[in-house]
Amino acid sequence: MNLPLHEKIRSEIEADILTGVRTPGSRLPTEHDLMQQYGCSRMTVSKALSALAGGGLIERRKRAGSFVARPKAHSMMLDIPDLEQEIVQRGQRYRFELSERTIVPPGTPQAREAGLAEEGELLMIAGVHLADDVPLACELRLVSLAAVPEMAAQPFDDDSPGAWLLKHVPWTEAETRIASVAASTGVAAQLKLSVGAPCLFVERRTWRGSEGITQVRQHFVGSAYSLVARFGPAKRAPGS
Amino acid sequence: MNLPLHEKIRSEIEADILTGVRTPGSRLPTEHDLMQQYGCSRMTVSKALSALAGGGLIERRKRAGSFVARPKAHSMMLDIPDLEQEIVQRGQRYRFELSERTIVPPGTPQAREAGLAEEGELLMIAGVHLADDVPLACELRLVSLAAVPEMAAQPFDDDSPGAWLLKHVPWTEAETRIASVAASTGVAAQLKLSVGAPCLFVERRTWRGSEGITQVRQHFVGSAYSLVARFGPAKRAPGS
DNA sequence: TCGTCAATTATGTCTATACATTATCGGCGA
DNA sequence: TCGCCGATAATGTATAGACATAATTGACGA
Repeated sequence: MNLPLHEKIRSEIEADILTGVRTPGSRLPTEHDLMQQYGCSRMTVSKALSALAGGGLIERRKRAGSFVARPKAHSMMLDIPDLEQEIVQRGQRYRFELSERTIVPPGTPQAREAGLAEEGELLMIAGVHLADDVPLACELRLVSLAAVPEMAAQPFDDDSPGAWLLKHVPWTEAETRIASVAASTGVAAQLKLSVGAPCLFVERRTWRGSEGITQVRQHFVGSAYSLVARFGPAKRAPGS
Repeated sequence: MNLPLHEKIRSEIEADILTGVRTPGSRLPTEHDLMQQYGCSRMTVSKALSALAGGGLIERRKRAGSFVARPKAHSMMLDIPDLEQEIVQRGQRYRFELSERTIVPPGTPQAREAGLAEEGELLMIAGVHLADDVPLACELRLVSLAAVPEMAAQPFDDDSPGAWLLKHVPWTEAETRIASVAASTGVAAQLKLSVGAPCLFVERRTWRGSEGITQVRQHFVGSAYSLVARFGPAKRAPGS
């Protein structure tokens, strides 16, 4: 491994922390010490320490020094894949079946609840995602036409509105709620399940700045779908 | 806002990307151009671009230049709350009720399935998390005693093993799978639900380096619990 | 026409230096 | 004893220059 020096310094200190050689709260050598230890300039050491600080492994305080961070309240990265991609990757055929497409006038309770634009019209789209013609998930989506006027012209007979939005509309904030619910009669009918069957329920809202773009509620067939979240060195095969 | 220059450059370019001024795949100005544009040295520009690359927003290629990255799958930050904290924060009383505590010898199918140490013994802990004495979730946990020998001495009559592990054992990698399942007879009994009721199922494994530490399977009462994932500067009050 | 190779160009790493910023420490005075 | 305050020691930011590295481009030759 021919790592650049700052990477080498970073990884050595990281290893010390992860293996417990350096314990949370303890102080690291100063940049000046490390610079002598590795025989390099302060900038190089600083780069290594900054990277560690960026990763949350250490905390740097002026005048005081650098300290191993205490284990934080942790969060993980949740991949939100495009359903079409995911299904195709499984070797199945993807299809989106549009079941409803309406314009919702502003001011209705439905529009208000979605937390989207108070003023403009909303486009409501309902449909089912099918893998080899078997329902995998159904969704009910509201899109602010004020934020995405082009949306009104899209047909979505076959293409999913989620994929289209992902490609064409940039967003800056999103929030996803994940729960487990029993299939209602409506959902059960769409997913060809029995009423009361467990469904993974995902509700997502996205914004650009403070402007709401879309809200979507999806019910996944519980037995056929799961989400995965990760923390740490991404996409590493277990055991390498 | 008195940001340092490299932060200012970073955030301006970031804004351009998020608002769609710079579209995925398009090329950014070269470091040399930006250096003239901002009237600073190349190191400063480079630092800003490196930060963006680290965040996955742009991709840098030697000789070719820097490009706005195409997002393959959106990832969001999933908060993994400590159940005790969460329940107390709701204004309820937290209790962990231990229902089983066994040493699992190495080599059993159970141990193998968990993907933990092949060699050492495992500690198996089962119990229920209660909020005001109402079951919220049940869990079945396996801990590698080779990785965490101190665990054997802990009682866990009242304290949850998850909270203890979080505080005392550092980890470097974790994977969480989230699904919706129907309550089995065993789970239903523990959670005081009817068989078949929807449960949010969470399975998490953690490692330190390549050494497996623990695996836990939790079933949450579907009607009482949900997870939230976020992207962006949010922390938005629902309805603001 | 097509493949090869070298020149070019943009990023990657590193140094030595300078000055800014800020929390801590220790001393001085009330 | 206590509080204020300046000296100090650490990190934070930035510069200008040097050389390394790698991929694209284009020119040259078969």
